[in-house]
Amino acid sequence: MAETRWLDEREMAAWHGFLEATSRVSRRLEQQLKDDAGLSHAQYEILVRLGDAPDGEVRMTELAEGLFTSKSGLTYQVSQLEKRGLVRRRSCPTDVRGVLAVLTTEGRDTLRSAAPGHVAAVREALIDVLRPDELDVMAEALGRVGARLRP
Amino acid sequence: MAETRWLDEREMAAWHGFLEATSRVSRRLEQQLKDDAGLSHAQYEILVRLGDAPDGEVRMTELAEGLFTSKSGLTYQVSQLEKRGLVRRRSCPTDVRGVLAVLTTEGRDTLRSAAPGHVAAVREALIDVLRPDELDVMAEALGRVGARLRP
DNA sequence: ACAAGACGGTTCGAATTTGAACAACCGCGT
DNA sequence: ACGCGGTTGTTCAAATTCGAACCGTCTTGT
Repeated sequence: MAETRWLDEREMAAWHGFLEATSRVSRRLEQQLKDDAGLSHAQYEILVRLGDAPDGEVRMTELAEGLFTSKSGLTYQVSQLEKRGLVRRRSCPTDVRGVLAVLTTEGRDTLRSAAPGHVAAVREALIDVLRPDELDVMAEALGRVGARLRP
Repeated sequence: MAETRWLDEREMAAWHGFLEATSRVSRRLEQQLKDDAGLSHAQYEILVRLGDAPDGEVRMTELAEGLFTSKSGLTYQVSQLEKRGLVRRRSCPTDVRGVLAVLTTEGRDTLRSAAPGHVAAVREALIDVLRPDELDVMAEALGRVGARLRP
């Protein structure tokens, strides 16, 4: 096996920066959403996807893919949201196996009221910290990184 | 309250890229370490910190800070590592309350054998996917992001 | 039409994470 | 010397996460 190519100083800085940034940003947003809207980030993202979809309904599997979470994790979170009345389950008309998660009126209201605070937090933690040129590099480069690891 | 400044397309791309990249990279490395070395990423990072420290020992609190994890989370992971004999606990000489986590010989061996594979995975998932100029931007920008959220 | 395999979603158990509560201890200021 | 706020690390319960196993259903090849 080939000699290990260790990380040089710049690479190490990027890697460590990535680790710290992801950890802190994630924790920060998690907390903001929990405090302001009583939602986990995962739950908020589910609501967003449903809110963007026609009729506010999306297949479970499709949701799981977009959310970078496991199927069972999604089942759990949707159940939580269902308990709170923010989401409803409906069986899929074209596939008996399928299940559609549907945004309820209350869910849409919750989303609407949570969104501004969340966007503000995202800006404060990440977006507004970056210069425009950095923003572009980030979108390009991280987009590539994520895409390469897609299943 | 001011009008919400929503994210424009570029900002959204950066934010989404960030979310997907962090999620996929994290999952990928978690899996690689678990498969190849039987360690979680958190555990691996603990070993690394201890390996870099003089005498291979570090105070619990200091470890927790560097690891972006909660105190209780660290207690748990160190206990796990202790069960496997990779780490030992030693009470701090200068502070009765304090506890030092100490890397055992076996821990050091495990770290040594896990490191090459992990570095390779980090390269494959992130570092080698970035051009040199992107790498620099990433280090700079994400470093700033992380630092701003430091307690 | 039919068998084989892929798919969709849930359930289960195990592992992990978090914050709050706790008990013991440090050290500064008086 | 003393008291009091701040630290240190652990424990606890609750929430979350994951993967593997599972069952019913779709779909593809023949």
